[in-house]
Amino acid sequence: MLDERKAAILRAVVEEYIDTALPVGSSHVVKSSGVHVSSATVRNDMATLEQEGYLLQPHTSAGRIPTEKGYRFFVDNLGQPASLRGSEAIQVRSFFEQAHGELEQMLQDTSKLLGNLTTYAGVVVSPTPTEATLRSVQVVGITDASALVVVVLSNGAVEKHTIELAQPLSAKQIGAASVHLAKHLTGMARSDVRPLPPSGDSATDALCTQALGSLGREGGEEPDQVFVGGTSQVARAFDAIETVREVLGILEQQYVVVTLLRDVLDRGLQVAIGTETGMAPLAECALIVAPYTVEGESVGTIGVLGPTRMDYPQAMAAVAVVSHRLSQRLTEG
Amino acid sequence: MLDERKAAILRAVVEEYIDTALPVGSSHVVKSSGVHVSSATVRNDMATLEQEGYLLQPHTSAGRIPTEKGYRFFVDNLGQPASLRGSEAIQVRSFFEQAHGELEQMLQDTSKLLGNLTTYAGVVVSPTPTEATLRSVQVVGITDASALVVVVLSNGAVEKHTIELAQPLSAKQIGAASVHLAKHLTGMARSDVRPLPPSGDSATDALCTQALGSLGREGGEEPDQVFVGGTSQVARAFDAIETVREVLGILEQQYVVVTLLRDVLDRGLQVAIGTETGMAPLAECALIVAPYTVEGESVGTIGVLGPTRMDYPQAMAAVAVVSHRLSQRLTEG
DNA sequence: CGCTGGCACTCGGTAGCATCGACTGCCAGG
DNA sequence: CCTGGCAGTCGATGCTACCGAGTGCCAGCG
Repeated sequence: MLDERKAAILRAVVEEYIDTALPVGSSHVVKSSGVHVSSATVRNDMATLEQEGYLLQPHTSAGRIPTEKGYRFFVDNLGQPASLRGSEAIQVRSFFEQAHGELEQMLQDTSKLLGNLTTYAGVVVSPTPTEATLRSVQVVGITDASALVVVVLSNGAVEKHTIELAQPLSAKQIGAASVHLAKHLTGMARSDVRPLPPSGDSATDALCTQALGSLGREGGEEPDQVFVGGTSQVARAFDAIETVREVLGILEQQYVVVTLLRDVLDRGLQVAIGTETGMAPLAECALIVAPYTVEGESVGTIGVLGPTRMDYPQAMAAVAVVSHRLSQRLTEG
Repeated sequence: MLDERKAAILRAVVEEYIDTALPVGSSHVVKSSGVHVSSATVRNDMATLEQEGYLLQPHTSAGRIPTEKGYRFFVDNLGQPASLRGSEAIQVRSFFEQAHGELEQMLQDTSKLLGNLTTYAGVVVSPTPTEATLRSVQVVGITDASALVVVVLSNGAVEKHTIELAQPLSAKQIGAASVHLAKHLTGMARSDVRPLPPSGDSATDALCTQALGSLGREGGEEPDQVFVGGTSQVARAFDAIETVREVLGILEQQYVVVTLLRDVLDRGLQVAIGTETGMAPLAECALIVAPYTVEGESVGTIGVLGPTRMDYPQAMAAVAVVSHRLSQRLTEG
């Protein structure tokens, strides 16, 4: 553990480095840290901090910059929780007041909101389909060879699944299947869905089986959607263009992003710094995550991806507020 | 108009510059253009080409680079239509063979495909709701205070609209409205929708009116969705980080992108180069667009956004092929 | 008349070099 | 244990000289 003065020095270095992206020298620390000792003393402490792995020198005769361990200590012990600046709080409030319509559109916009609030990239992973009950099941013929199974869930989500018809069916036959399905499925949870009792008509039964199949299959396998907002911020946050490319490359891979966020959350982290993300190309990035909930149950994740020298307190505040508001919004419908 | 040799020189400059991003000198042209004259002659011609606005010199004693006008001439008169490289053709084919499921997911993936094929950013604007007829209309209660109008169109699209209920309604009442709506609307085009004849029950009628309202309103006002793929390519394509930021910033604004593509297409252009895009921040970009169709009718747009020094023939081929395949895929369902 | 070889000239980019200054580490003394 | 002082390091900055790719122009040739 660090004694008080070293902690104060570390904090000063981290804060100043976050601010300026320039290595921080002992004299700057004296000016800004509130520790009233000479720069020589600070130098000694900084040397110790370096030995212990909290700081490093890009080269002799330069100031110090924080290491991952340094950021980690800062986040865990030194970052005084920030709250949003007024204008940002307003931005959040008005966003959720006028948020409307399609869930997906809203999540997309939420990712942009996160991007705007933090000047880093905002990420939103769509809710995993909750164990909602089926409110309505319907089959609608589209062409001779295809039909659509439309399912409405109690949480307001609408699913559609295309199924191929082996042979053309009359409107009446499709209607019969639709009714049959609705009768037996309405009100059930998806996981409780069982094969239907025979209806007496073989074409109807075949169609019902197909519909059930699509329901069970897609419900499980459908990948979570990911929305990324503020990609241009990434270009702003890093100045090495190579890094920008890599980070953007990662953000394009939906599956990777989902895994990443989930993984971090599963490890019980709120913040993953550099290699803690588990992804080599993100060595210079930090990730802040938070789950959001519907009726108290965690259903999805939001996050912010920025440089390791991101403004942690501010970004953490933004993520916390947005996840909270989003949960509220989704819960109350 | 340019005489044959000047055209050949211009082509050589454009092609080489696209390849290397370096100003092209007269001796390079001699080596690569196939015109068998001395470099001095080429120099004279290049001076002329510069006077006429096809080329420019970044500074005295440097080679020439194409101007917008130069690119334009190249695209209109010199670019021999390319076809995709074998591996790319395969990529496209296998993509559309295994394309499945949700329209939106597919369009998203299509934008990525375009990005991969061209190494620039791929853009897809979702189909404007075609004048499909209504296949099914259904009202499903979600909570006491809200219900969902689910509409299936003949093209397989599913729309949902949330409506707020003034007061709780029984399942029976909602069912009645649902049936009433279905009876009168099924088979109609959206634009033909008229107020319904009274059903005899005032609650039912109120609900129907609301449902109709949501249908008409959202159908018109819903903004087109935009999918952008390959943003990391943007970071690859430009080396000025400032440009990267600007371009990414533009690509984030869905509305701007839709307008941009539509605008270019409306002007009858296939390619918009630099200021032809009409957007100042895209001065260093070129945009290739193509509509895609469903049953012969143009319903949406795809495009590729890259640097002005993009490989036009190749990118145009990619856009053409993808738009063609996409149209096919959407038409056959 | 158009093309060419030759030539003087331009100017961005690179390498070498001295300087500057922001740092550090260390030490001797309070 | 802290501090002022001091020598030393090393990137950044600015200067100069030089190189070379590339130009424009011109006189001469077919």
